[in-house]
Amino acid sequence: MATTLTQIKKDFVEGLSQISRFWGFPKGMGAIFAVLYLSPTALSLDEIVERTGLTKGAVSTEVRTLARMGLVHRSTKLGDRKDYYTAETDFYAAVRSILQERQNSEFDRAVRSVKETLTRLEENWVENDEWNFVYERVKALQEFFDAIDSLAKAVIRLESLGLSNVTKILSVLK
Amino acid sequence: MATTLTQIKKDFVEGLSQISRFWGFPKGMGAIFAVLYLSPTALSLDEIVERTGLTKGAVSTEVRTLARMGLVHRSTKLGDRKDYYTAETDFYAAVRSILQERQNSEFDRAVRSVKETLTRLEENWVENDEWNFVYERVKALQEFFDAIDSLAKAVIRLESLGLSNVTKILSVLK
DNA sequence: TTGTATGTTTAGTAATTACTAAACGCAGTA
DNA sequence: TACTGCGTTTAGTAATTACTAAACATACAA
Repeated sequence: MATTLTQIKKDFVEGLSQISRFWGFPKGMGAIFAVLYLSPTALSLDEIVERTGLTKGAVSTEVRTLARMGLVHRSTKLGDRKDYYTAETDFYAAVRSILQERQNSEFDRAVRSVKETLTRLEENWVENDEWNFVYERVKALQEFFDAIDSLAKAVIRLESLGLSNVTKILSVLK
Repeated sequence: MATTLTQIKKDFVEGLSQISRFWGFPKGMGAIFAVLYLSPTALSLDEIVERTGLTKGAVSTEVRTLARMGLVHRSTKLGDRKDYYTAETDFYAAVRSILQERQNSEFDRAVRSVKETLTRLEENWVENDEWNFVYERVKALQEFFDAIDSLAKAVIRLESLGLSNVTKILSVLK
């Protein structure tokens, strides 16, 4: 049996679902993105429902978080009450957008908690080996997070994290 | 009530548990790493059990995956049948190690699936707009993954992804 | 106003994942 | 040989997360 384009597309959607899960996102999200990514036209919520097999509720919420991450875009057509969605095709832009998203919310909060440990340590200073040890370790971790943070911020600032920039990085790392 | 060092340490463990979850790892893993990270001496499995409140089984398996990731190291003392664990303190080394870990297993498999879609498309070539469209899109995604892949590989190759390298990257991105 | 086409929220279920408790295996010791 | 001290595995449970089905809200149309 010849492999049809429809079949190939279905497998691709399946593949992206896996990748999605790997990055810690629900697999439905990957499926939604894949369906949009392979569609030459913008799709309505119900069309996404139809093509993914998910329910309207699920698609509604997940497409929203995809939009927040900058991986899909919502648009409307005049004289049509439906919302339409398209996939972002500039992945470098998407990466920046995701980093930005993470920058706020959870990640920052977590990183701040380390920084806070550090200041609490300073406020409760005692002259003994254990204190010194703990302090040095926490400080080292905090500095590491700071480095990550600067990197992320630098990437976010780039107008275009294109292939050229990636090659630049690669050459520097040689 | 004065904040005791013990309390601060406890909160730190809590914080790393959160961070662990954020990166998609079980929170117990973060706790185990944190406990080891704050200990000046290597800890036995039972000591970890005691300090994290997890059970032996959980610690046994999670400490193993931590070791596979290069975030902790297992050692033994002569004339002592226990295993002892210490935290890796060179986080850049740990990043490399984690990347390497991911390189194999899941991630690579997922990325390969995109590449496979591409070759299947080529094998089932048809001259029409839909085919062309799908092909271009899949190809673009595959190229993006390749870029990520080269980056990861470059990082892995570095003998030391120290602060100096991070600053180098930052300067290039300016 | 009521009806219809849309997206959202909610309450509950299914599936997955993290963890526990306890059995097990194995190496060394008596 | 049996016993002890350790790590591992396993079978089951708790907690979390992804998802469904259906009620709901809103805007527009008749």
